[in-house]
Amino acid sequence: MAELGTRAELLLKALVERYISEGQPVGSRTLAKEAALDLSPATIRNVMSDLEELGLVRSPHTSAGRVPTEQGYRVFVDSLLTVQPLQVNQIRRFEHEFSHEQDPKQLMETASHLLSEMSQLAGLIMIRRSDRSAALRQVEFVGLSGQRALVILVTEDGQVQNRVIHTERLYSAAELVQAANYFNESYRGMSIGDVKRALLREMQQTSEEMQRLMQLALDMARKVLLDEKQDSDELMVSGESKLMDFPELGDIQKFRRLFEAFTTKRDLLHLLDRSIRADGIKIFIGSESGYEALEGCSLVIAPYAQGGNIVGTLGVVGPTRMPYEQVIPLVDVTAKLLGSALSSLHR
Amino acid sequence: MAELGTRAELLLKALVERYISEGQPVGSRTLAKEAALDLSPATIRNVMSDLEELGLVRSPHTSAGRVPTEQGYRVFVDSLLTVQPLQVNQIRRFEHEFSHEQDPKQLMETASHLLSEMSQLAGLIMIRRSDRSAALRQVEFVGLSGQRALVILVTEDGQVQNRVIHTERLYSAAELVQAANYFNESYRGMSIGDVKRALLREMQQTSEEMQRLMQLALDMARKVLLDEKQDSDELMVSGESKLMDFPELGDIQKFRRLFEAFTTKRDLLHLLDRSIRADGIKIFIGSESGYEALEGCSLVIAPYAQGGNIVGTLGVVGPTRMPYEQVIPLVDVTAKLLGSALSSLHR
DNA sequence: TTTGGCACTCTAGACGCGGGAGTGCTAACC
DNA sequence: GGTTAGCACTCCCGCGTCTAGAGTGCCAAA
Repeated sequence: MAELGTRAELLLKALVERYISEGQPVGSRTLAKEAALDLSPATIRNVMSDLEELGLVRSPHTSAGRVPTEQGYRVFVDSLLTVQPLQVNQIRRFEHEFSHEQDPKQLMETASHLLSEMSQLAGLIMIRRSDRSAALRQVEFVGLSGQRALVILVTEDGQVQNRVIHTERLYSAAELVQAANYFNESYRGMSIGDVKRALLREMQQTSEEMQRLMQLALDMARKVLLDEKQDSDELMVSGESKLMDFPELGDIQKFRRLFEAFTTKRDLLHLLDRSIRADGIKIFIGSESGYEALEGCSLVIAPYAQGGNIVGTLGVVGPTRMPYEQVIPLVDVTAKLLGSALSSLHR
Repeated sequence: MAELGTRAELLLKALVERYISEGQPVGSRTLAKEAALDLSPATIRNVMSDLEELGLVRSPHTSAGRVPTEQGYRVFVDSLLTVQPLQVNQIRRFEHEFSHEQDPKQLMETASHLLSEMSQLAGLIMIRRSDRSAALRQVEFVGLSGQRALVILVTEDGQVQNRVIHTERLYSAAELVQAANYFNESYRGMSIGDVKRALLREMQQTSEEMQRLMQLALDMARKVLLDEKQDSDELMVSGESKLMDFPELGDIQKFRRLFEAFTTKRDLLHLLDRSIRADGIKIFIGSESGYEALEGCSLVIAPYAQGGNIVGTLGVVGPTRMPYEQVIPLVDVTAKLLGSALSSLHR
C-alpha cells in the first residue's frame, strides 16, 4: 500500500472518529474544524480525493461527505487508533461479579453478559470442547427406568456433561457402580482427549479376554465420549437484541438473517475457532468475516486461557461503526480476568 | 353480549378468514363474493356497520375495508372456527422425531423446534421446576479442587441438575461417597418436593445427635435444593427469528422489545404458568396477555403431562393474524404426543 | 501547494394532484 | 321491513415537481 503521509493519516483518523461518533457522512468543512490542522475545506477535499482513490473512504453519493470503507476501518484499527483504558470502576465490576461464581459455566455466562452490558453490543463466548485438554475427574453410571442409563462425566474444573444412553440389557445398580469404579481407576486424571484415544485403541483389540464389567464400562463411556454432539464447541450469545438499536445494520430481513446466524451458531463458531490461534485480539471488519449474515458487522475477539491453556474465545459483535477504542480494551480485559477467574477455580 | 345472528356470524367468520389469509382490510364487495350468501355489497355494509358497533371489526380509515378487532378474533376462535386436523405425515414426523430421543430435555427441545417449524412461528416450551413432583433417583457428591464440591442430582426420568458449592472444609473422596450413600438410602424414591420439605424439617431440629456424615450430606443437598435458582421454571424458545417475517408486528423497536421478552423470559414464564391450570388450550389474543412487548401477538398454549401429572406447558407465539385453525390442533397434538413420549421414557 | 470562488449534483422533505377503493346515506324496490 | 342500486364523499397511496441544503469538483489566483 502506498504511503499515506502523516497529514492524510490524521485526517483519516479524525474522519473515522467523527463518523463513529455521529454516524453521518462527514464533509470537508466539519473535518477542517475537527482536525486542528488549520487547513481550508478545499485542501481537505483534495486529501479526501486521494483517500478515496486509495479505497479508504467513499461518498454515499455525489454531494454527501465521506464515509470510511472497510479498508479505511482496517487502517484505522491497525495503526491510527488510540485505545482508551477501562475505567477503574468497570474493572471493579468484573472482579466483583467474577468473585461470586464457583461454576465455570456460570462464570462464562457472566462474562458474556458483562461484555454485552459494557459495550452495549452483543457479547459472545465460546468454550472449546473439541479441545478436551481438561482432565477427567470422575464418571458415574446411573441406571434409569427401562434399558436406559445415565452417564455423567465430571472434569477436574467442575464441568459436568451427561447423556442418557440405551443399554443392551438391564444392569443392576451394583454392576453399574463396579463398572464406574473400574473406569475411574483406569482413567482418572487423564485428559479427556487421551481417554478418547485410549478408548478408540481398546476398541481395536479383540476384547475376548476382557471382563464383562470392563467391557460394559468402556461401551458406555464410548457412547458418550465418541458422540460428536458432545464434541462440538459451545457458544453463548448475550444481548443480541441490543443490535437492533443500530438502524445502519439494515432492514428487518437483514436482522432476521443475523439472528438466525446467532441461533444456528455454526458460522460464528467457525469464526471464533479461527481466532483461537491468534495470540492476541483479532478483529473482523465487515465482510472480512466471510459470512453474508454478518454484513455490516464487526467482531472483536480474544482467546482466553485457563492455567496457561487456551480454552476458548470471547468477544463482541456490533456494527462496523463501533467504538473500537473502547471495545478493544474491554474485550482484552474480559479475556484476561475471565482467564484468571477460571484458573483460580482450578487451583 | 348481544346475539349476533347466524348471518352476521357467517360474515364475521368469512371476514376473519379472509383477513388472516390476505392481510388486507376486506371490503364489502370481496366479502359478498367470498361468503356464498348471495347478498349485495350494500347489505354487507349494513351488517359490517353493526359488527363495528359491537366492537368486533373496525376500519383503519374511512375508505378502507374492515379488519377484525381483538374481540373479533376472540369471537372467531371461541365459536366460529373450524379446526383443520393435522395431516398424517405431520403426525408421522412427530412420532419419528420423538422416537429418537432418550433424554427428556432433548425431547422438549425437539418439541419446541417442531412447533416452530410446522407453524412457521416461534415455538415455546416451559418445564415446571417449581413443581418438583419428579422422584429422586440418585445424588452424587464429587470433590473438586479447593474446598469445592459438585452436587449432582438425578431424577427418575433421567434429568440431571448439578451445582458447584463451596464446602466448610476439605472432604476426602471416601467421606463424600459415604455421605451420598446415606442420603440416597434415606431419600431415594421420594419426590423432590418431599425431599425439600424433609430437609427443611431436619434443619429445625437440634442436630447434635446427628452423625457428622449425615450432617454433611444434608448440608450439601440443602445448598442445591433450597437454591431458588434451581427452582425457577425453565423456558425454551425456538425460531423466534421467524417472527421477523411479519411486518405487521411493527418496526425494529417493537421487535427489539419482543426479543427482549424472549430472553428475559420472566413475563413469558408467568404467562405460561397461568395457563397450566387451564385443562385445555388457552389462547391469548393481542393485549389479553397483558404485556406490552407482546402487543400485536397471540399465543396458543397447552399444558402437557407426564404419566398423568401436568409438568409444563408449550405453545407458539405469532402475530394476532395467525392461522388459528391450523395452529390450535398443532399445539394440541404436540402437547399430547410429547406427553406420551415423556411418559414412555418414565415407564 | 494551498486557497477562495463558483457551478454543479444529489438528497430529503414538502406540496399538490389524480386514481382507486370503499364507505355511508338515501330512495326505491320486493 | 329488509334489501338493493345509485351516488357523493372521504381517505390513502403513488407520482411528479419543486426547493433548500449540503457538499463536491474544478479552476484560477495567491
